Amino acid sequence: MHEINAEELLLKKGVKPTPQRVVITEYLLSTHSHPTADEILDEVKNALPVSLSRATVYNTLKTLVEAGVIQEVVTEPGRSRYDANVSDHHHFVDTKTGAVFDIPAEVITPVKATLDERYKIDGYKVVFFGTRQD
Amino acid sequence: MHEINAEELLLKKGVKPTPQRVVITEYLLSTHSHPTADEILDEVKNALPVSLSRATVYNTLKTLVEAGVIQEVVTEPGRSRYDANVSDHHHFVDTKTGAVFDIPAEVITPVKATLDERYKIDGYKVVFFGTRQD
DNA sequence: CTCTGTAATTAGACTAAGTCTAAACTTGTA
DNA sequence: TACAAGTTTAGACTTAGTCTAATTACAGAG
Ligand SMILES: [Mn+2]
Ligand SMILES: [Mn+2]
Ligand SMILES: [Zn+2]
Ligand SMILES: [Zn+2]
Repeated sequence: MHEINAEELLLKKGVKPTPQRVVITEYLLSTHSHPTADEILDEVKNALPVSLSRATVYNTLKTLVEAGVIQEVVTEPGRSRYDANVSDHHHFVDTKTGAVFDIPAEVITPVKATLDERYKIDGYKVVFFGTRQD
Repeated sequence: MHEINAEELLLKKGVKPTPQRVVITEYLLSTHSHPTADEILDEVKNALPVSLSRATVYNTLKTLVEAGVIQEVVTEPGRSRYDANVSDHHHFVDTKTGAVFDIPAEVITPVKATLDERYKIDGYKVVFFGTRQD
């Protein structure tokens, strides 16, 4: 097993690996918490030597989403969350704590919709709601 | 077939049918467009004799959601949509136009997830993305 | 090695969605 | 008619996100 390297990943996806982009990507690769932009800003700014502005966090998240390095996840009104897991998967929201967990596509039954021919489905997202122990 | 009456519906759900609540409910019952709070405000304020403030729109939407008269629908970052269809259903987002369509629960295969026993699923929502003709 | 153009970062102004507050209005009941 | 409780209101406020204009970083050319 080899570590995922943020810088290599950015290069592979055609994104110039600036220090700010690298630390944001490293942070997202290191967590499964689906953090918001504000959480990313707090975490990366306080923990790392590089300077980081709010505008750069938003610019970087947009750049990373467009390059396919991360994905935006919307589970609740008001703010987006970000996820370095770009494999085909869905989400589980613990309605007590707000925590968001990954649900691999393989562990759910594929969703088939019988819609009239006007609809052309490109994809779908499933969000589960419930509670999780621990 | 008998018309759905907003005032009766509110009474049945235990919500005092004030003029503002009635017109907002009538508007939501009359459309399938899944409008945002701002769209509701514009539409109801311009088309109806009753006065209506922004705070009342938000207050009323919260009241109606809590009473089960309507549901909040989150399909995109940034704003919520509201839906007088409270039957068990899912949504289809036309990624070209942004329009949101209802998908009855019966026309999709039920989603079964095989998760470890820590997860207790209370429900799920499916959002389809694609395009729709017309 | 320096020059120079382009891309990236920045602070902070700005916007848009939503919340809150305190005062005024409405309504059901006594 | 008087009151209390509930509702509506304008507008201040908050928060997430965008935009702008200035600065900084840096790769390639000379
Ligand atoms: Mn913060
Ligand atoms: Mn408007
Ligand atoms: Zn995820
Ligand atoms: Zn709907």
